[in-house]
This record gives sequence, structure tokens and C-alpha cells, in this order.
Amino acid sequence: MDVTIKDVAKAAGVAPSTVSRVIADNPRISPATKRKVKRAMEEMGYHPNVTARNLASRKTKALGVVLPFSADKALQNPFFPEVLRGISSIAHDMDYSLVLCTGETDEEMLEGVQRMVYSSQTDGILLLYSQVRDPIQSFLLEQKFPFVVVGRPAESGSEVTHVDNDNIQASKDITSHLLDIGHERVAFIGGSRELVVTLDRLQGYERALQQAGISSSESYKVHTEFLKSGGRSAVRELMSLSEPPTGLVVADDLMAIGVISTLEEAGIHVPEDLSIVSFNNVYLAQVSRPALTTVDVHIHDLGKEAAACLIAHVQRRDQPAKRVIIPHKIEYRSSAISRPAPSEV
Amino acid sequence: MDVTIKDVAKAAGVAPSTVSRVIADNPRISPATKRKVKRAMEEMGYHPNVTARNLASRKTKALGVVLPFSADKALQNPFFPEVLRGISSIAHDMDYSLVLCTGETDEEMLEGVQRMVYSSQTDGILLLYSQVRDPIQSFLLEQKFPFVVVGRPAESGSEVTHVDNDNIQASKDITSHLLDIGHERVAFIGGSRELVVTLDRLQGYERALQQAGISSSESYKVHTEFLKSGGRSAVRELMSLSEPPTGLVVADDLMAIGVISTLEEAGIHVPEDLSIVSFNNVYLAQVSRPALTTVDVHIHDLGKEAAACLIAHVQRRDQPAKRVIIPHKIEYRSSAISRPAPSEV
DNA sequence: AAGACCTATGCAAGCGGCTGCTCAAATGGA
DNA sequence: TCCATTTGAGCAGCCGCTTGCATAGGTCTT
Repeated sequence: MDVTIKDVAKAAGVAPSTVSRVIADNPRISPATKRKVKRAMEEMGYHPNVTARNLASRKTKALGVVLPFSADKALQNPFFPEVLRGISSIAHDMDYSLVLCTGETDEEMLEGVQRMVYSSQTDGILLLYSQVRDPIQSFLLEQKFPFVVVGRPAESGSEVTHVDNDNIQASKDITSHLLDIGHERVAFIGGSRELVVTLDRLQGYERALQQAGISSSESYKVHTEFLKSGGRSAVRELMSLSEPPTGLVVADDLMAIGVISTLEEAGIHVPEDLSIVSFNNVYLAQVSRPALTTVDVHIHDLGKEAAACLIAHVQRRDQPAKRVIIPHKIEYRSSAISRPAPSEV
Repeated sequence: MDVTIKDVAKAAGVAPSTVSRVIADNPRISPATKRKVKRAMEEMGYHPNVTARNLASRKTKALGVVLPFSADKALQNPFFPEVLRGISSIAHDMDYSLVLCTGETDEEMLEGVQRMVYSSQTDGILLLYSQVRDPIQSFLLEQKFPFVVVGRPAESGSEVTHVDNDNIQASKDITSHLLDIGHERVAFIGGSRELVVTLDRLQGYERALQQAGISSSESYKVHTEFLKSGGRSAVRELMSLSEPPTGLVVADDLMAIGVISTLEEAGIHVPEDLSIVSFNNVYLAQVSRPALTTVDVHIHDLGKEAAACLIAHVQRRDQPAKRVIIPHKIEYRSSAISRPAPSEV
């Protein structure tokens, strides 16, 4: 708490600069001196002061993590903790610390980001979501501040490094699965249209239909908030169509759980009456009933990769923007079953 | 990114110290000068460098947040994000930043905490869980480093400021509820015995039984990991007793969901065959089927209060340790129903 | 043996902002 | 009008560490 580099220097009989170089493991210091200094540090319980170090070296060894709290991006979604875990593991390995930035509204978050950037609190920033026309992305871009986004940037995609799944393909895959096992009327329930991930998954769904030669109907595509039970009305509407779907592609596990709940209330059983597939494969997906057939997007890897990219990027600023795609994998469980051949009414 | 206090000073035709005092809104600077300086800051896009400021003022305006990743404390539990939200809202208001510290193991976390403390990265630390014989708490205590824990410290409770629910009372309340609606055989499923919260809830359960004049049986108290499906075997064991319980007090919502799933697999229906109550009232509790009767512990308030306490504490170090109890409230939903009067066999 | 070169350290100037102290100007009182 | 006060602002040292440059020995060359 108190012993400084000077104290150590004095005790070891060397100059402060030497101690500093010992800390940095500078090859220009002889092994003998290093040992001597290290012993002194040990004995005195010396620990370098990061603040001073940061000031002198004009770096922070800290990454900013921006995660949304607003209702529809929903921090209660286990997606965030999980990606955080991935980020943290890399940050820890590379000796970076993480500073959190959140807010209930876009403005609050932007404010937070600006603070981080202007006051040089972090070397780079990680965006854990991607929405269209994101003022934060614009700001960061314009400031030329290093950042990487988890997800696909809606704009300037080629200029910003991002780590994502191929959500279009993933969605196409899982929709096709539903089609393959006999469903002909498959609807899509997505979250906020502002989120790129929703858009991508919707597009994948549409492509799958198209490939199967099924025309897609607007009434089969509904959007509702990630978590809000507002989903209820959307589901009811969907099921009261003259030709209700027999299969549902839901853009998120948690949403799927909410949807299933609503369905059951209405006396519709999953998967007997209706098959459901979703995305993310959070822990709950295997514990809820029925266990969810879902796309495992390897959340943890998304986080790890994003952190690694960002660190690489802040260490060598000249790196070009890159795009990393984390593979996905469908987990087949019990929320989707094959549809008996339709009876010709 | 570049303009410093000196540049502003020059532009405004004053000394750097004057600019500094303007920033601090020091009353010794005349309004006229303040205006002048502020205009200059504005025009030049000046933003103080926190690092330099921190170094000079020997504060960081940052709070460390320690949250566990290990399996049984489970970050996937929405409890953490939610308390984080509470913390964040206060931190934001008070202009503090949050730095995250996590780890998969206790050692990793201790390491992280030590780093924070030794290198003075934060002014104070928030512990989001409490376990018995916690090396982190001991360390912090011994270093006299300001910290507050969310939960009840197992040891030295009177010396460390903490924010908690009255979990014993809460557990007693909800267990009594089960008893009141006619259940006579009520079992308890808790998480890790290392966690104080588990211990408290167990104790509340026991007290309720005792007060109702029911003797508690060891086979009715089981512990399993917070999330792991390992819970399965525990549940099966419980249900294969010669006198299986008709009511279950589960120490956590997520666990309850897992338990219900296991039960249903075994053909036992909740709440018809078995009533379940749990704790926390996370978002899922109202969305899952059946919706959970659970104790709302006001997670968000826990976080807010904890952050407020910590900030108060770092600002005036001489404050005595205090204990804040957040009230709880039972949410009656559909996972617990009254037990028909037992038939006299 | 003397200059050329290393090697291992030390010196000192920052990094950007804070703050105790000093000092000049302005104000007020008599 | 003159001196005591108050007010406003500047000076300079410091926070703890990093780093370019200088330097003192020592080792090689030739």
C-alpha cells in the first residue's frame, strides 16, 4: 500500500530505474541484480502501483465491456454472463482488467463509453451486442478508438473487427431441420428488430423457406421483446391464425421458454402439438421442459475470441479489421419432433 | 485524447492550477475566470485524464466487483446480472466505475482481488456472495481494505459491512406458507453448504418446522449444486423415500426449475403431486411453468444498497461496519397449492 | 596499449493533474 | 490616504513509474 519503487531501490542499493526494469524483465539488467532486486521487493512486500504505471506508459491494460441493461437486450439473459466469462478468462491470462459500462438507456451507455474513451480509462472496448444505427459504434469509429463487437455490425461491417456466428446460416440450418422433419407451416418469433442478430436469424429462416420452395407469409413473422411477457399476445395471435404453424423458430432460448409457457397455458403442448427450436443453448435450455432443440452458438468462445481480438488490436494498432466466425452446432433435444405426414383434409 | 490541462491553461490565458481548480469547482476561482476556462475546455474538447487525476489524488473512483464463476455459484444464475444492475445504477450516479474481478476457482479470484488491492486499482470492493471461511474476506479484513459483501459474512459479521436479506426469516416464512396450506411432509433442497445463504435458508426451514411442531428428518434435507443436473439424483432419492415429501423448499429459482424438470420426467406433477417454493424471484420464475411461488429478495435493491454503502464507506473511512437488511416478499404463484386434507389411511 | 564496443546501471525528464504556499491586486476601514 | 484584509491566481513540487540518453567499467581488436 505504501512501499514504492524508490524504497525498493534504496533497499537493494540500486536506482529506481533499475527496479523498474527488473519489473519489466528487461534483458539489459544482469541476472545477479535482478535476483537482488527481486529479493528486496519480496521482503518489502512491494507491488507496483498501476495508476502510476499507466500514467507513465500511456496504457491502461484495461478493457471496457459494454453490456446493455435495457429491457429488450436483457441482462437477465444468461448469454451475457457467459460471454463475460469467456472474455474474463482471456483478460485474466493476458493480465488485462475489465471495466464495466452499462446503462438502462442508449444515452446512458453512450455517456459511459465517452467517459471511458475521453478520460482514457481503457485501451479498448468490447461491445456485447449489435444494433442498427448504434451511436456508440459511430462514436468509437469516429474517434478511431479500438473496439470489437460481439455480433455483426449493422453498418461499416468491413471496418470494424467483430466476432460472430454465421447467424444466417445457423438459422437456415435449424429452420431446415424443422422442415426436414415434416413441418410445413413454420413461423418465426424474433426479438427487437433493432438487433442485428434478430435480423440475421430472420433472414436465415426466410432462406430456408425459400430453398424449400415455401413462400413466406408476413403473419408468420412476429417480433416481441426478448423477455417481456408481452410475447404472450404475439403467440396467441400466431396460434389463432386460420392456419397456425406447427413449427416455431424462436430467436432466443429464454424467449422460447416464455413462448412455451404461453402455449401450454393455451392448452397447446410442445412438442406434441407444436415443435419449437431456438438459439444460444444457455444452461436452461437443457433443464427446462421440454429440453430445447437449439443452436449452440458457443457463447464462451465468442467472448474469448472477442477479447483476444481486442487485445491483439490494442497491442498492434495497425491491424486491419477482421471478422471471426464461431461455428455453431445444433443440439437436438426434445422440443422439436417430426410432424406426422399431414392428413389430407 | 491529447489536449491537456496545460493546453487549456494556455488557451485561456491562465495557469494550469487554475484550470484544475475550475474542474474541481473550487470557490476560490472567480466566476468570470471559470466561465472563460470552461469555454476554452469546451472549444478544445478537453477531458481530464483519469489516470493522472487518480495518481495525484490517490483515489481511483472505481469499485471492484467480485463475482464467482465456479459451477456451484454459477454466474449463469440471473441473480448476478441483476445485482450488478443495481450496483451499476448507483455507481453511475456517483460517478464511480466498476472493475470486474472473477475467476473459475477461489485461488484465481483471490489473486484477482490481491491485484486490485495491492496495485490500488480500486477504492473498495464488493463481494457478491458469501461463503464460509472465505480467504478473500480474510485477506480484505487483514488489509483493512474497504469492502462490503452482498449476503451475510460467515465470520466476523459485526466487523464487515454487509447487505443481505433476512434469509432465515424469509425461509421460515415461505416454509410456513407450505405448512399453512396443509403440507406436512416438507423437504429442503439447498445448494452448496459452503454458501452462507444456503445455511441460512436451511435454518429458516428448520425453524418453521420446529415452530409447527414437526420434527425434521435428515433425509429431508439434501444439498446439490446450484445448477448441475446432479440435482437429479438428489431429487430421485428424496422421492423414493417411503414417505416422500409433498412440499419442497428449494433454495434457488433456477434449481427449482431443474428440480421440476426432473420431477416431471419421473411423472410427478408440480403442483398437483408436489408443491414447490423457492427463492429470488428472477425473471424466469414468472415465465416458467408452473410459475414459481418464490421469495422476492429484491435483488436489484441488494445491489444498490451495497454499492451505496461501499461508496459511503470509502468516502469516510471511519464509518463503523453496518448491516443492511433488504425486506423480502413472497410472490404467490402456481408452483405451490394447498394439500387436500390428508386421508386417514 | 589504445581506441572501439559492449554491458550494466544511473540520471533526469516526463506522464497529466493536484494542492500548499506565495504573492499581487483589489477592497475596505479609519 | 495608508495599511490591513480579503480575494484571485500562479508557482512548483509531488503522485509512482517509465524510458531515452549518458556513463563507467570491462572486453575485444589489431
